[in-house]
Amino acid sequence: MSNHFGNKIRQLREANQLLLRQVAPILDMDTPLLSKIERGDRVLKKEAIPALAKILKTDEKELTTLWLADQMYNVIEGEPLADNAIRELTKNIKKSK
Amino acid sequence: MSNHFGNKIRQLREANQLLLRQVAPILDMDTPLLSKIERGDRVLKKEAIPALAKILKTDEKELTTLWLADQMYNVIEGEPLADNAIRELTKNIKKSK
DNA sequence: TTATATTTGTCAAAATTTGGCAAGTCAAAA
DNA sequence: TTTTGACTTGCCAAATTTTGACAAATATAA
Repeated sequence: MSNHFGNKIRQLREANQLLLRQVAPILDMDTPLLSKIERGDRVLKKEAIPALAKILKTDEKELTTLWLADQMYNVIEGEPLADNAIRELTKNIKKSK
Repeated sequence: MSNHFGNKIRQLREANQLLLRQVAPILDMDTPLLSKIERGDRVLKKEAIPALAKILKTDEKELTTLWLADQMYNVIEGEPLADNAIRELTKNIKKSK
């Protein structure tokens, strides 16, 4: 599991001196769930990113980027052809623009 | 929707002069399902790729690469931050090696 | 110990995915 | 114009996965 997103939001939460129990309710969830999200065994609902960015006083775009990268990583995790797949994806993305 | 995988296998199937109804049973599915897979509204089970590559006389690795790229594409489809996410992913992948 | 913070296990409910069937379209042959 | 064959679409129920909560466990510090 990758979890750059979870690591980042934990780091930010601590930097802001916030407790799980303070942040969780704002995201409409209980403390254990947020803990799992930070540790990477649950996925934060994408729609919750803006609210989270605000609480953590950070850039929503950065969090979204990390979130997306983690989701893509889940697809290729452990795949010998991961690199090829990323190259292929890059190729396709460029074409679609 | 991306569907490079589906396009590819359709192209290969036609090049091999095979009908949906000939290929589907080998993959243990019915004709409509394979049709949907080729058109990209269903996902082929990853485990079926080797058998499919064999039928279509093509490289399993290439099909797998396309399949993975499509799955990643699903994650970032329509995302303004798609490019950033890919860069982030690339960065992370490199680190993990 | 007690108190507070975080983590883990487990479960049921919700949501998504899956696969098949029946019926539909379409084009070419009869 | 009917029939045939290939493919497609819509829809459903079953299977699988994801989700969120709660209770209990662990950890850390006072």
